[in-house]
Amino acid sequence: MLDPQLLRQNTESVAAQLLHRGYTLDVEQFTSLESRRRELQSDVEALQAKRNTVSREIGAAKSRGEDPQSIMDSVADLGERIKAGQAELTEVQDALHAIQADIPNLAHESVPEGPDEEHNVEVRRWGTPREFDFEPRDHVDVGEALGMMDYEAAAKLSGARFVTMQDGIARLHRALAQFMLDLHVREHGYTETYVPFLVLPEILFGTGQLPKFDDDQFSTRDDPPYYLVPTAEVPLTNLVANSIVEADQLPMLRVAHTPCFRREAGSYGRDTRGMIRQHQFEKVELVHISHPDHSYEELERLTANAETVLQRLELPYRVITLCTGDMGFGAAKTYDIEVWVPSQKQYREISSCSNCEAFQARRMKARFRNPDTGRPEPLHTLNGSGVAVGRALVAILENCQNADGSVTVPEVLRPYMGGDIVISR
RNA sequence: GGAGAGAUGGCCGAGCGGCUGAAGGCGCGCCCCUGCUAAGGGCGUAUACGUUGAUAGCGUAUCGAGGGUUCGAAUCCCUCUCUCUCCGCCA
Repeated sequence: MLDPQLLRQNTESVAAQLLHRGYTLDVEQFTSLESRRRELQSDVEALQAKRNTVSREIGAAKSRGEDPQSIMDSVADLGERIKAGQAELTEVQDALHAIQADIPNLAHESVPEGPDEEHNVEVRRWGTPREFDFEPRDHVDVGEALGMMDYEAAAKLSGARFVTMQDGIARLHRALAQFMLDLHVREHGYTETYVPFLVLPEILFGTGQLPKFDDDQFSTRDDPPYYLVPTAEVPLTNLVANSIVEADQLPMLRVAHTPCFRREAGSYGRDTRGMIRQHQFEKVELVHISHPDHSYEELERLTANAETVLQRLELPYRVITLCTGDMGFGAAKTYDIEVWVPSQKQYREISSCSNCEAFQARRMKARFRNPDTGRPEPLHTLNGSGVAVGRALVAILENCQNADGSVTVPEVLRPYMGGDIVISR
C-alpha cells in the first residue's frame, strides 16, 4: 500500500509514476470516491457526536430524577440515520481499499526506467564462465545419467513441474540448504527461524500476494483457506505484522529454509524442462526489518550476503538492477542475482533482493517507534533469496560436471557430504 | 473430537448499562527532594482517522472479532476466533 496521504494529496503525480510500472490509476474515480468518503465520514461523525452528547444529557436528567422522554423523542431517528450513513461510508471505504490494495509500489529514484527486462541494468559480474573441453550437458541429462534425478517418476506422482531426486543429488540438494543456512547464521548475523508453510489469507495480503495474485497460489479448501507459502518472505516478514517494534531492535535479520509452492500460472511453455521452474522448490530466504533511514544500506548488505553464497560455491554470476517495468508488485528497488547456466549459455535468476520500503509494512501494520518523534511509524521490509536451492543445484550440476558424467562437489559443501569429493554412478 | 475456564492499555489487574479511553499497581519518561547509595514526592505515559500550520486543541472510533438489544454497552444477548485445563486420538 502506498502512503494514503501521498496518494490523496498528489494523486496526479503518483499516477504518472505508476505509469512507468505499467499501472494505470483511474484518477477520476479515485478522486470522486475520496471526496465522497470525506463528506460521508464527517457527516457520520457529526451525528455520532450528537448522539453522544444527547445520551449524556439523558443520563444526567435521569440522575436528577427528571423525565428524559422529551429529549429522547428529539433524537428518535438518530440511530437510523447513523446506521444508514455508516453503511454508505463502509461501501465507499471498501471501494477505496480495493483500489489501494491493487496499486503497486512506487519505484525508488535510482531505478532505471523501462517497460520490460530489456531495460534492466547490469551492475557487476563475478567469476568467469568455465571453458568446457567437451559439450556440457544440461542438469536434466546430468542427473538422469547419474540415475539420481527422475522427472517421470515425479510426473507419475504429481504431474508436470516436479522432480524426484535420490542418492548423491538428493544429498547435494540437502547439503546446499544446510550450507546456506549456516553461512547466514554464523557469518552474516541472521536469526535462524522455523515458520509455518501454511498461512492465513491476511498474511498473503500483508506481503502483497493477495488479493491480486490469488491465481499464483496454492490453497486448501478450509474456510478460510490456508495458503501454501510461495516463499518464506511471507511468514518471515509477517512476523512483525500488527506490531510496534522498538527502534533498538532494528535491523532484524531473519533467515529460513522452506519449501515454496507456486502455481506458475501463465508460464506455460516456459522452462518446462528440468528444475528451473517447478511447483515446489526449496529456498533459503533472507528478510531484513529495517529503520526507514537505513533500508537502502540494508539492501546492499542483503544482496552482498546472497552473493557470498555463490562466491563460496565458486559459481559465476552477475547482478542486475530491475527496471521500473520488470519489478515485482511490492518492490521499490530490486537486484536480481543471475547465475551462469552453461547449457543455456546465459545467466539465470537465482536470487531476487528487494527493498519494499513501507509498502508491505503499511499493508500489515508493521511499525517501529521513532525515538525522534516518539510516534509509531511504518518500518521498511526487505527480502531476498539466499539463495534458491533448486536453481543452485542446477548451477552446480551444470558448472561442475565432468566429461565422464560425474559431478565435482564444491569444496564448501564437502563437509556436508560426508567428505565426498565427487558424485558419480 | 468431547468437557470446562478465559480473552481489558507495555505488563499485572479492577470495572453496578450512563460523567470509564478505561480505577489501582508495576514498568517506563521528565522533574523535585535526599551531600553517594537506598528510600521518598510531583507530573506524564495507547492507536487510528477527521479537522488544523501543528506530534496543540477539538471530534469520531477502538476493552479478542463480527452482529444484536438500547437514547446510551467494556458492561446484556447471539455467532465466530484464539488461549488455557482435563479426556480421547496422534507424527
